[in-house]
Amino acid sequence: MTAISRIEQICIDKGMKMTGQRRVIARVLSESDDHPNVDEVYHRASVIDSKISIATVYRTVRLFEEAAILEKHDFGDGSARYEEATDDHHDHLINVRSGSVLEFHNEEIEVLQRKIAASHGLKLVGHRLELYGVPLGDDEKE
Amino acid sequence: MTAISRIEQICIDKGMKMTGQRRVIARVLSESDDHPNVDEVYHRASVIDSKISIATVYRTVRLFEEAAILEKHDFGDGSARYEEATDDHHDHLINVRSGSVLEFHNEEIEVLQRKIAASHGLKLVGHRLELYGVPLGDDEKE
DNA sequence: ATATCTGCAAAGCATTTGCGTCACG
DNA sequence: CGTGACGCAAATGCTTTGCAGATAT
Repeated sequence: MTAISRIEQICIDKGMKMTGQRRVIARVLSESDDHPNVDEVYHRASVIDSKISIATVYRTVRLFEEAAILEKHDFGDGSARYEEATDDHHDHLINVRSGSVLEFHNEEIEVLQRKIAASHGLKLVGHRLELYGVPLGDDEKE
Repeated sequence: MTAISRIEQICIDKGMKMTGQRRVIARVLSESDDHPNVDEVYHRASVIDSKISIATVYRTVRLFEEAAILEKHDFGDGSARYEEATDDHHDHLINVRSGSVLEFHNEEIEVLQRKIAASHGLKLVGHRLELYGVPLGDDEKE
């Protein structure tokens, strides 16, 4: 019997029914520090439980997202990507050469965003900020 | 024979083969000042040419996007939305109550974005910034 | 016990594509 | 005329769902 993963503990605290599959998916996501899509979560979970179904991964990931345990992102590659939700908000900087994703937080931008929304009579309830870049000096090599 | 639409003129200048369908789609998009998805473009085009196929709309919209005539956006509603590309860059502020889309430009944010990318050794080649808001004072009414 | 979850396969959606026909240049 | 565009319907890729059996509490 393995230790309880971070996400499994959150599920328990929320009183969710914990099946073997949910435990496996919770573990996989707790141990991921990238932004896997459902297929990647499915493959990582399959290593632990080879009989798990991708439909269950879809259902569980949606469940976790609705419970604010995961955040869902769309980086424009056709599939949704997930990461564990944390209290420290951040945005994403995507290296389009390598596909790697860096996280950053800039309070100045956050403030400006709220200001812009307010100037149009709106209260900001969410935002999406993604930066796409290439390694410096890499674009002239082509 | 109707006048040549703004987008049709661009197509002609670029030496693209202008079919009746492309002319219709160019006209529809030139006259739109919102952010229609393919289905909406298809319906608007059908009014002018009822025999047009949605496959042609998909192909044409992609063609225009690749020719930098259109910009493609994803506002998270499951379908791609399009608008005529202009030289003045702007981002979007979406009213989640009404679904209406406001455009804005903030140079301060643009500068900060380049700075952030640079601080991670990347040159900014693109970005996506969308703000989602509700009318001020509207959220406590619920 | 029993409401909920899982696996499977089928269905849904937005989008793309193969193919025979048609039309712009 | 010939290359490329069109319409149709089938195919695709991601995601959801109906159903019958399995499972957590």
